[in-house]
Amino acid sequence: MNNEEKKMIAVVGPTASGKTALSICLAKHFDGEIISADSMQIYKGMTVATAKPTAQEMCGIRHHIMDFLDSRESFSVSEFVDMAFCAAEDIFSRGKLPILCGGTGLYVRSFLENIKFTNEKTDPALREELQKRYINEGGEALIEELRGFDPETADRLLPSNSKRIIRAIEIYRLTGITMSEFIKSSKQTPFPYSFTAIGITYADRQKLYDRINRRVDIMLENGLIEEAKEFYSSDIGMTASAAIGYKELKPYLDGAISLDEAAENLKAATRHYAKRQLTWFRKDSYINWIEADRTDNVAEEAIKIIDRKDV
RNA sequence: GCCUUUGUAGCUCAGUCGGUAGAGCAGGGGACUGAAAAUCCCCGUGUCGGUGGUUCGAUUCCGCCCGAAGGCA
Repeated sequence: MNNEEKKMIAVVGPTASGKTALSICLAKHFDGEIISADSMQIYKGMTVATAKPTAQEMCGIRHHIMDFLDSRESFSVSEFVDMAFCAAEDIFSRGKLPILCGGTGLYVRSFLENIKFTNEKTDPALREELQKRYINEGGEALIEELRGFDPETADRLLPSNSKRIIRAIEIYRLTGITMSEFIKSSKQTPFPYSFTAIGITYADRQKLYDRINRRVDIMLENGLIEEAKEFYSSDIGMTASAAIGYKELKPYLDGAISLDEAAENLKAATRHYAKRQLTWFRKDSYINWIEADRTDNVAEEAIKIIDRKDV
């Protein structure tokens, strides 16, 4: 089978939009397997908070890049892209259809646009040093330093955005090439397979927010608090520490706020996240959007779109 | 029934010694190339409870009415 003949599906959208259910439906219908594109579902133990599907919900469909990493380990896009290609090839080799499903925009786009990352990894010590300098000297100073070798990136970054400034300096120190050069060289080869992307959205944003609010309540009923206690009882890695669900519950666990307040904060954080995801995916012109609140059967609609593209 | 406090943005509240008002939260838009569920940027007109009066001019002062909270009976 040539690469051009290799076809796959992508399911994207904001949190709580119904991606998981749709991807499992599609996997059943097209004899597929799922490649999760979710920066938090990769972790073992983080089950309720990340709304991982249960074994029953998976209906025997194989899920890749999910539930495999210890929460002490950090993870990054570049590892994700490598793993996603491995998983896709593995699925093709068994004659099945890969279905990419997830809400981590950076992961989805980096994979579907076949972004090539350099071999050099990150340098935690260097980041820490730059982080200290950011605090002591301020963003302006670091941007001026960046301007010395990469004026293009320096121009587009704001002093307040410490993460981006630090990474832009780090990549140059580590590889000798600048961020802007790196971005140009990362897009040399097109994505090797053909794909159809389905995006789930809601014509009425409030409908999505209602689903989010309800889901948080359900998570709380399903043991999110116990999971959070467990989470904080051991060391936490950098990536996992950013998960929505635990950090909002932390003040409650510490006795600083009531459970109601913590639940409200958690709902708000999730809503904000969903909004950012929508901003991210709206930009990707290849997505075929389905408005879940205006569609009787989302899966049927998705299958129609996929069949049409296949002809 | 009387007294006191109070009524300003979806919510919590500032404020205007009289020249039609602004914060936080919520909400909206955007950026994004190795921590991305992260990080960062932009967006505030609302009969200032209603109605009369004083005034060149009232959300601001005064009267009355309505609502809320507390107190006294």
